[in-house]
Amino acid sequence: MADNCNGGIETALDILIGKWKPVILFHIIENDVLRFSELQRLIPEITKKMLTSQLRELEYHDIVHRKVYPQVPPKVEYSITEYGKSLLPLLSTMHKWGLSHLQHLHELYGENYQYKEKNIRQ
Amino acid sequence: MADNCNGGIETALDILIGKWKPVILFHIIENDVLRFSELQRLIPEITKKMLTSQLRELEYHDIVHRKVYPQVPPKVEYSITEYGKSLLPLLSTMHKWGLSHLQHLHELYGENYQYKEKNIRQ
DNA sequence: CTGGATCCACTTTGATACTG
DNA sequence: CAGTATCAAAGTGGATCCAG
Repeated sequence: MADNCNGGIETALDILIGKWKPVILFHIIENDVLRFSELQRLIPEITKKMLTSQLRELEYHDIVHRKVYPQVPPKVEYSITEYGKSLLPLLSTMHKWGLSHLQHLHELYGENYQYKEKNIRQ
Repeated sequence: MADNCNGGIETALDILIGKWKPVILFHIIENDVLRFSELQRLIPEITKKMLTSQLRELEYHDIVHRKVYPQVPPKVEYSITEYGKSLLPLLSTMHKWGLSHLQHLHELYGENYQYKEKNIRQ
């Protein structure tokens, strides 16, 4: 019972973890539907490999829909599934909390807080 | 502007990412205050190293408070900070969504969905 | 155009032993 | 008791090339 309590959180994390998932989701949400190449253009730093794998995971979780047009050259469109929209409030909550937390970190540490510092000495 | 939109989510993720952070938080929340050794007992699989580093990160983000009793043998107590409590609604939302998502995955894939499978073939 | 496959660098986690 | 230090293993992301 106590253990299950975490399962929930980790399941949710699972979907957002991965260097590019939030960014990808953000763009798809913004544009309703995007082609593979359009996502590449919007996120220039991402490699095809990562874009593919992250999209596959989102698709597996039924968050993103992948529509393939059987034509040459290939055309594939990605969009948020109906079910995937149930994730939006959570994303929004995380987004708001995250931004206010950035503010909090700024108040605590000033300009030079270690955004990604793992080895913190006291 | 569009980029900032992600900053928020990634900041929030940052705090929960790490193999043990959700479990640790869960136990501290449940018990109000826990000693280092008590956390070890509650999460037997975790190593001291990981427990230490994850607690340090949570402390750096002002989510967890570390109270040291200057005595021998040492005694250290961990608890959620006042500010850290602002994270609880988010945790709760994630927890609920995550559990219902597990249900959804079960409906989609039956007993044998690949909880952590990264390489999905269609 | 939309990927898949391979190889490599970097990061995160784990095992174990030691310390104030 | 509450950690550190060190080394090894595993996981993750990136570069590059290939394919239908």
